[in-house]
Amino acid sequence: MREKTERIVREWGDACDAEISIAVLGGAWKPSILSLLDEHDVLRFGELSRLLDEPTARVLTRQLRELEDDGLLIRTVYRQVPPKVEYRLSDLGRGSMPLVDALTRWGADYAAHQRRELARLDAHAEDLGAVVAG
Amino acid sequence: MREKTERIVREWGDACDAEISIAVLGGAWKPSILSLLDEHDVLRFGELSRLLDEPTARVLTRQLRELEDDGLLIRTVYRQVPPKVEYRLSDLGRGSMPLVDALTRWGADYAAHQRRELARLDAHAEDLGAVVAG
DNA sequence: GTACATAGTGACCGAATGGATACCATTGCG
DNA sequence: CGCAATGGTATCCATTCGGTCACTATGTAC
Repeated sequence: MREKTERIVREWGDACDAEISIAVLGGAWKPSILSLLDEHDVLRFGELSRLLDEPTARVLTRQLRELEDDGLLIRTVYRQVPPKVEYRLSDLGRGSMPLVDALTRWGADYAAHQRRELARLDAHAEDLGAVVAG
Repeated sequence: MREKTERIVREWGDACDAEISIAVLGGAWKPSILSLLDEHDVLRFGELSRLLDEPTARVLTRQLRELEDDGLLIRTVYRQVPPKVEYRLSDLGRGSMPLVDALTRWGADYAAHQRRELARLDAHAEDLGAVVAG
């Protein structure tokens, strides 16, 4: 278990349960990684990297390690050359998918709502510009 | 709209919707603030501060401003002395409550699961200690 | 005139985080 | 021999974030 989560589990008795979820799921690429593994069952490091937008190996490695340390995915190393490493969801990881999907849906709805709002404000700004120009 | 969210809405066309949710809901105290406002309908700055674990005013102010800029809550200033400022959820904020509740439930389940796991490991470590001591 | 209550703001700090760049180990293949 | 393929690591950097401490504005009450 990575240090952060161990701290969470050992020290936070009760409060802020939502922030636990965010601490576990809230890293760069993490929701995408979980969704891809849910969809493809098992993926190698390079496959994951290509399916995401090619984050640097350093970053992808760190996210995968954290998800592994937090118990959401399982890493299998085949001792062969060239190396082969497979990633798949654990039960805990599969159990997080409804929440990941909920995050995705609300985020999409929120972005759509804000885009509409932004368009409205931009249109209004143009009106003002027209008035000023006229 | 605060800069971060404006960037999200203007630049991220499509990907990473889950990370949008996390960008909006993922600050310190934010889920708690939303839950409290959902429960109490309207709260003053000092009331919120006392219901939370008294974060410094600086921190609480920043979280509230971000939530306001992101459209989740409404801030009403009464021009009187001493000052009175009220916070309540917007429609967007109320719409986030199912997600906040889902985050809370999964986080609680996750923490419980990991606590059990930790206890199991600690017990095992004690067994090992006994063996070594014996 | 001075203390109090409320709702903040400004300057600053240390830790964590995403990311860029360079480098590495192994072994089969030509 | 030398190169490619895979799955990384080491080092460093800029930014962000939560948090601390000091400070403020102002009308009322004593």
